[in-house]
Amino acid sequence: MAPDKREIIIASALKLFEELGYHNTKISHIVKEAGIAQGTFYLYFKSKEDVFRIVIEQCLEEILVALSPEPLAASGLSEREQHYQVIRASLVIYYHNKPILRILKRNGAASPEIEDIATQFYSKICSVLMDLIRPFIPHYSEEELEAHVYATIGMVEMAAYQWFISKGHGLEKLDMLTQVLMEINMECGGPDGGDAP
Amino acid sequence: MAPDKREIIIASALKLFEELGYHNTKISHIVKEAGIAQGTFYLYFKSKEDVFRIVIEQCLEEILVALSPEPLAASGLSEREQHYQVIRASLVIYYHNKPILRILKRNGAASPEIEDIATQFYSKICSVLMDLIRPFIPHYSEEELEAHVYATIGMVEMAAYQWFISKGHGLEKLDMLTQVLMEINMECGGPDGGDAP
Amino acid sequence: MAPDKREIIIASALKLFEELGYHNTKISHIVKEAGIAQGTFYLYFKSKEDVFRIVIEQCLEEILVALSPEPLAASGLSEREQHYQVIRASLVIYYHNKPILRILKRNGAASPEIEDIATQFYSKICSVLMDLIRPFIPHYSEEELEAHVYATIGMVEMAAYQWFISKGHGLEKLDMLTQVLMEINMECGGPDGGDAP
Amino acid sequence: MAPDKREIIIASALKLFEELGYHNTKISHIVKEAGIAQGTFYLYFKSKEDVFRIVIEQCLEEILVALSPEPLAASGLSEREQHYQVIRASLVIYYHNKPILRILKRNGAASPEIEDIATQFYSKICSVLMDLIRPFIPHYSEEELEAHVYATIGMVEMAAYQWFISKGHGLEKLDMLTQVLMEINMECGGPDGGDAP
DNA sequence: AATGAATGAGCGTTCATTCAT
DNA sequence: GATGAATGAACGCTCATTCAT
Repeated sequence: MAPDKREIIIASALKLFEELGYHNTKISHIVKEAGIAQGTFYLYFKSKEDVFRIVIEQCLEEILVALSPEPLAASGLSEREQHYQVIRASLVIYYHNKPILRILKRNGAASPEIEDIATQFYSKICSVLMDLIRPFIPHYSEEELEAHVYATIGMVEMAAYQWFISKGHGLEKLDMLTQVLMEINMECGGPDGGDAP
Repeated sequence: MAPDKREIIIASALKLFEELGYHNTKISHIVKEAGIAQGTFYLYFKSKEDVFRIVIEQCLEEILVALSPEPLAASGLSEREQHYQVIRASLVIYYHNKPILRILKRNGAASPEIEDIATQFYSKICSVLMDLIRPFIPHYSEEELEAHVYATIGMVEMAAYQWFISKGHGLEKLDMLTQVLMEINMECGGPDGGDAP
Repeated sequence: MAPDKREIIIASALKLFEELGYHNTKISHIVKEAGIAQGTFYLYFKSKEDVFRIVIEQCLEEILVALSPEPLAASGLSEREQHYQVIRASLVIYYHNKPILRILKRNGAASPEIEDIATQFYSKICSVLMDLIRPFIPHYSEEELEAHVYATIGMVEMAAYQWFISKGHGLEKLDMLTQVLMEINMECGGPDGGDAP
Repeated sequence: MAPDKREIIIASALKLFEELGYHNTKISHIVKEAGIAQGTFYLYFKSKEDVFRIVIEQCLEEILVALSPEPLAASGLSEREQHYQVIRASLVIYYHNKPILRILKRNGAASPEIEDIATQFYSKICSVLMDLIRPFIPHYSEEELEAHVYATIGMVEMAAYQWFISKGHGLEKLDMLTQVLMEINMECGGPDGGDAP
């Protein structure tokens, strides 16, 4: 069964936004890639920004779905093992959603509306992760917890970008990469509650 | 001595790229901000992309300069304290270079050339940090070390963006933030060599 | 019997042309108003201009019909009373054909073809009125008579537009309005054959 | 001395709006007529509607200026002679502003903004004429006076359009035409206060 | 060096019209 | 007859870049 035109356009747009960025992707490129006429695009989307928003939202939704129902807390694993699983799973998610990684890099905030979408996405993902992690570090204030989560997201995101995209690796050494991320900051002596000097 | 016109243009462009992003910043905005005529711009830069590249390079250079001569390795501090200092210093650097943080977020890769610059920048900064960190984790392969460093950069960058820009904080709680970053992954038991399950 | 589709389209088009003008009325509006599919329109009309022409012609035809069989000449009324009746009847006709007034105002000459239709209409209406009025002013040349008639049409049309459309009045003060139109130029001394100075 | 570019554009636009109407006049026509590049147009005008508004306003202003300082009331002429002069002068004004007559016919209300301009124009011109005519017919209510004035405007406008544009006449028979307009309604017996039957 | 008016290629978008079903 | 998805030419407008002064 042929995918419907709307899906074809979304796929074409995704590919081009990823490859060229929002501003360098012209409607003429998208319709050529999709094999349709210029006007046909506007039967399915209000504007260029409209497809972009929809493409982004769809990608982010996939990430949220992949991340959300993580039944780790009830899995009987040790805290450390749970943490390991969260990071590993996140890397796999980014691997399977490489386009969104590229798009986030290529289009920081192509337009104010787009910036809102990204902000909301991070906000949601942060909230999910805060709930997941809170039990592990009950002594953190909400503010500290949020900072912690954002920093973790940044860590995983950058590592995934570097590993899967810049270096072009696959999932072969996934456990090694996860292990490295687990050991961030740990090489220097472990949780001795080291105070700021 | 009055700053010469070239510097004025760079400053104007930096301000506007930060505020509006590359594609929303028009030459007409830059020259108005700089108080010069439209044509004058082209006496100093060969194109819009040219000035963007130069602005980016200048910002990244400042970060490299601020980061490079960190004589931490020879400071007699404990490993942990050195690590703390590196992270803290990096946060301060980002605080003082908020524009570059914003620009990196707003203009992922405005054009292929720009993407190269960012790649090269991360490459350099990574190399500097690898040298700094290598002694602490001599058992890491170069590949692992590189992944480690990129992940750390991602962590600090995201934390800085969230803290200084999204939340608009200043340096008041810098030590708290540094402490949070230090404890990433540590809350769950420390370096017990935990293998992947 | 339900009106056939052609009539429905004409009615929809009339309504929209009146409301929005020719250029702001899109085929998509007309078919939505008519409750038919886009393609169906072209089974009944060969183009947008075609339907406009037909709408206009139909309106003008109604006016001609309403005006033509005015059996005033044979009614035994005084000349003055006949004149009064002609003007009054014309105002009533315009009142009942407000759409055409609006369309004439909104679409002076949407296209060259349309302009011809309007010209022909005025030509016909002029000819009808010339026959009606000629007996009253037998000393007029044909050229003078034509000028007289056109001027009268302009007078009635503008008064009707102003009164019924801009001001939104109904027929309540119809006699007052007719009276005012009757007295145009009369306030200053009547038919003394006043020569040009 | 060459007229400046803005004036050239206005002249070109006036000519084309008159000839083709607002919607059929494309920016590409205007710039070709003016002998400038497409982009140059936008140095002088914000948009197509902007030039149209300015062209219209300029024409209407000329008419108002020509009409306003009519020092008839103080001229020592008889009422009838004054009336004659007002009509004659109006015809001459329309003769010298034929373009506006054509544009008014061709672009009833090309857009809502344009409609406002026309409405305001008629409102102003009406007000000027009401002041001029009020002394002649002191027994009229303001409402009657306004209707009277609008009807007169319609009469003169239509006559001018027919005579100068459709028929292409010049001013040769101006006095004859004025005379005809003066006698509208008069042929039938004069101001005998004839009531509606 | 400095200007700023002028350029024109190229964009996103619209919409009257067509045609396979 | 009826449909409505598809078309693509054409539009108004933008803006990086040029060049005569």
